[in-house]
Amino acid sequence: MVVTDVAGPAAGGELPTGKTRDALRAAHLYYLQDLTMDAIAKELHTSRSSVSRLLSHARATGLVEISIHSPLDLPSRLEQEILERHEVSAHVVPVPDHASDVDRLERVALSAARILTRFIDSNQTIGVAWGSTMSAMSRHLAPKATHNSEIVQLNGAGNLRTTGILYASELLRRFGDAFGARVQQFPVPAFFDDPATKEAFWRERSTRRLLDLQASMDVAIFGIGSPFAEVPSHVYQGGYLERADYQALSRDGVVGDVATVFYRADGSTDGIALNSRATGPDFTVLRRAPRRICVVSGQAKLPGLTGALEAGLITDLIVDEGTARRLVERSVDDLGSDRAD
Amino acid sequence: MVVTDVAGPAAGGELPTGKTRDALRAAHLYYLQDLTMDAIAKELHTSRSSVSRLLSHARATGLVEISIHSPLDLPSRLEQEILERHEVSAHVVPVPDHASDVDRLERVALSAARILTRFIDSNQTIGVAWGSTMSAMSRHLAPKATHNSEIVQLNGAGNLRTTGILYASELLRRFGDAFGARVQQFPVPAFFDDPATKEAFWRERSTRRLLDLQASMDVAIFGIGSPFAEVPSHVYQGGYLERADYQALSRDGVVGDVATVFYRADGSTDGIALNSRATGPDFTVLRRAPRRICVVSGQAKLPGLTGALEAGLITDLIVDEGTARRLVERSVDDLGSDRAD
DNA sequence: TCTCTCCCTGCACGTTTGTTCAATCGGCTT
DNA sequence: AAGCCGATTGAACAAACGTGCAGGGAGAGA
Repeated sequence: MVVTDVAGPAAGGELPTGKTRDALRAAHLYYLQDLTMDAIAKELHTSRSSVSRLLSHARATGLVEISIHSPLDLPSRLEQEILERHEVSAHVVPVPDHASDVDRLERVALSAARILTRFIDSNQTIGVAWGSTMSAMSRHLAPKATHNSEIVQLNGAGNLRTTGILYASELLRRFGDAFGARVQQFPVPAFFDDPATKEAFWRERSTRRLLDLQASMDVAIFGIGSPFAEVPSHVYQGGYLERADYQALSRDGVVGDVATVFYRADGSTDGIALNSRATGPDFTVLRRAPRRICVVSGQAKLPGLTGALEAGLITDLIVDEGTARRLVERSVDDLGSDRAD
Repeated sequence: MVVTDVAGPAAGGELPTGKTRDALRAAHLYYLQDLTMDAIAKELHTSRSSVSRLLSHARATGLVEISIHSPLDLPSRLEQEILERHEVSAHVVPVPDHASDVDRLERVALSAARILTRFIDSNQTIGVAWGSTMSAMSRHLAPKATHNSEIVQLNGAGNLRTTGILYASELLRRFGDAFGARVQQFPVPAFFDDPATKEAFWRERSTRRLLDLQASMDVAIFGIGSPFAEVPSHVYQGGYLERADYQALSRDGVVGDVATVFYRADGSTDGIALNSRATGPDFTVLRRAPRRICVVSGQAKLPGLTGALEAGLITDLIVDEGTARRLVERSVDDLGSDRAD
């Protein structure tokens, strides 16, 4: 790949004739002045096709940002109710009820990736978990230029079969690329075999450095793991957990996990043995991040989602319409017994 | 015109089936999920044409906002230089050099209207001048919902032939409509005949109320008047000034006006007689507004623009490319003698 | 109840836009 | 200097889109 942009062949040259410059100008003419691509082609002395490509480039690289604001007086009733009941700012993604789970995930991830843009800024530490939701999201991120931001892996991804590095690092790299941020990997297994090993490891200075970063996150982004759903999450298929682990989780009444840390329906984590071997951040650490974005798709994750809400892990929720609807209906049923169980 | 939206026929009904809701959903599916209009039509159980119209509606009413960010590392060199030389944040509007003045004005106004959106917010007092530039702009404003904002007319518009009310009020109304803001008119002539009348009027309580509003503006928006350009500004054609006035302006070395307050090339206003009869805000008042947006198109306004810059009237400049280029070239010539004259 | 009017709908057409393909350009190697 | 390779271009085609138009439905007024 040859550098043909940013400063052009000769930095400091007279005519900074970069592709990005043209794209910027085309975007201005197209989106701000409503010219047709044909007209723009003439102004730029090129063909209409090239203008079409320039505009694609402009959108793909985040030069153009398209955002949607619901008028403040009518946020979708679902979002309104979720806000009232859970004190969480919700973004409901419209998806037809009959969509397949795969479609649904894909579309929520696409929307989430676009929405995410507005939360990302310069000089931020951004914690990122992994899993099928995050992976889908990473493939659709709308780039946004930032300075001095940092992507931090929230939990290890190694398992019995692979180091998980390829998978997780690819995912993180996409986040890093999209926002021009440095990437801090966390090269540990998802679960240690022995809690003692984890503790030892946690005392290592290189590990501490990463944990410190996690503790000072500005934004955390994660999905919800649902170990007992009919379609188990990625984490539960890849050889991360053994049969005995499942039984233990079941006994403990676990309904889900965030970054491989497990919790019950009431949001509690105490006494869940597996957590002492998990590598994700303790919820007290996670909750330090002022913004905690959770992306959820599919009703199978509903129990996990409500648990995470109970645990106060979420400040911003991106969720598909069907699941949001169930969430609200369910909350209605619970009214009064809300804090009782 | 019948109200068919916002709350629907029966406020509090079960299915808030408003046009805006559909538009919002369509916009989400189109811009956030990249569905084709055809696909959206199916999801919404309507025809593709209707979706096209819904999306138009969404854009026209500001539900969808499209903005363009130049990557921070390469702002157009022009904008960069203007920032350095004048401490003004510039937005250069690309316009081909061979465009007619009418085209140029129209295109700058269109871009300016779109760019303006990001400066407007709730709970603001927004001062608006008038003139051909502002008028063109008013016809293209991208709506944005705000609460409790207020549009304040900066200067009177009456003249010897009309009260100017139709013209100016239409202009202000468009601003008010676009941002859902109250409109405060200023029903006085552009220039009083007698300074004493103005002073008397200025003591009226109803006038004071308006002047107080002006003094607490958050944003001011104005063009530049250029009395001696070959194509004089609106103000100078409509019977506002008499021959003797022109001669006086010429004698005083006036290069332009902002909201009918005149100034010289160095930005000074002292001793310009006409100002004592003018109804626009004194520059000391104007400069109190933290954001002062100036929209300029056409090189004829260059002297006026440099004067306004000298006077420190501008914090944000929206200007066509050709004029921006001249501005920078001119500043280069002046280097060293910058503060000397 | 009927009618008038206005707005909304879907169709059909013309325009605008995205994408494929072959040709060309420019840099780098041999 | 010739040749290779990947990136970029414009033409042609196909898909997606905007809009004028006629038909239909809901509400206001007679």
